[in-house]
Amino acid sequence: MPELPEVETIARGLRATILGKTISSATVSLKKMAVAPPGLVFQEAVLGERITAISRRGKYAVLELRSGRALVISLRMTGRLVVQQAGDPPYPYTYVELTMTDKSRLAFADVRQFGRVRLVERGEAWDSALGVEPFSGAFTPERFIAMLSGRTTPIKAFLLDQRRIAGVGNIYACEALWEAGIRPGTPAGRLTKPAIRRLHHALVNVLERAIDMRGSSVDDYVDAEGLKGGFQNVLSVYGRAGGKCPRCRGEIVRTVIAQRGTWWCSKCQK
DNA sequence: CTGAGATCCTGGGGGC
DNA sequence: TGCCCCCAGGATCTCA
Repeated sequence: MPELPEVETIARGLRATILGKTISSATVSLKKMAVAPPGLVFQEAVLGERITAISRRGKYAVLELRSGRALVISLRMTGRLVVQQAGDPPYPYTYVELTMTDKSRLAFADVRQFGRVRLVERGEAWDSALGVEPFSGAFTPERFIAMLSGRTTPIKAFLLDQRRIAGVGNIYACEALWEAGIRPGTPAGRLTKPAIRRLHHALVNVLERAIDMRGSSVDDYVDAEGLKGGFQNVLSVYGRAGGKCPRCRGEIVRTVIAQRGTWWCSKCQK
């Protein structure tokens, strides 16, 4: 599932390929996947728009448009954003496609149809419910300590809550907790300050390393060129139930927290 | 405000 | 081998 490192990799890829291009036509073959402001038809509203900037916020890719509007794209679990050149065959499961004036195409594909591309108005506070960016100066160890204070929810569930920290999903929550040596079910407010500092460091560190390796292709993820990432090859615990912990050789177990599969070392994560 | 549960989908894995 | 069943999972919404 695309999380922060995967979406960051996609955004960088899109920047290299479609930044500055102009949309000459748009096709929507599954209506619910393309959302426009009231009174606007998505396919019509984006015509003639130039893509002036490309960024990422949490797990969302953001294409800023000349008019001040923006396309905000959520890939959910199986969504893909792939750039194709003139003559390339249709990308499988493409439900929204933007063709540029140079005939290159941005395909938004999603087998499970959970992804969304949303056209938002200039200045619209579309991300007001999203929490702090892990790489921003606002995400300090002290801030993290304050955020966790008094919380009864399992630390794993807290990390997945996009209203608190934006961009962390199941893979990197599991990996960061392993790196910090913390049991995923621990109530957030019970963590010691040293443990929170370790987790803060582990989170930023694992996200950075994953970006360096162009993300994890555990399930369906591919980047803007349709290529897989490399971080799935160096995961310590995620998806490795029954395997041995790379740090202590303890057994890696799978439990369910907040309705999600959770992998951790039963020996060295306290 | 917080947390829990339902919902949306379909490919593919498991069971027989 | 082939067929059927059922589940994973992020964000959003509802409800307590």
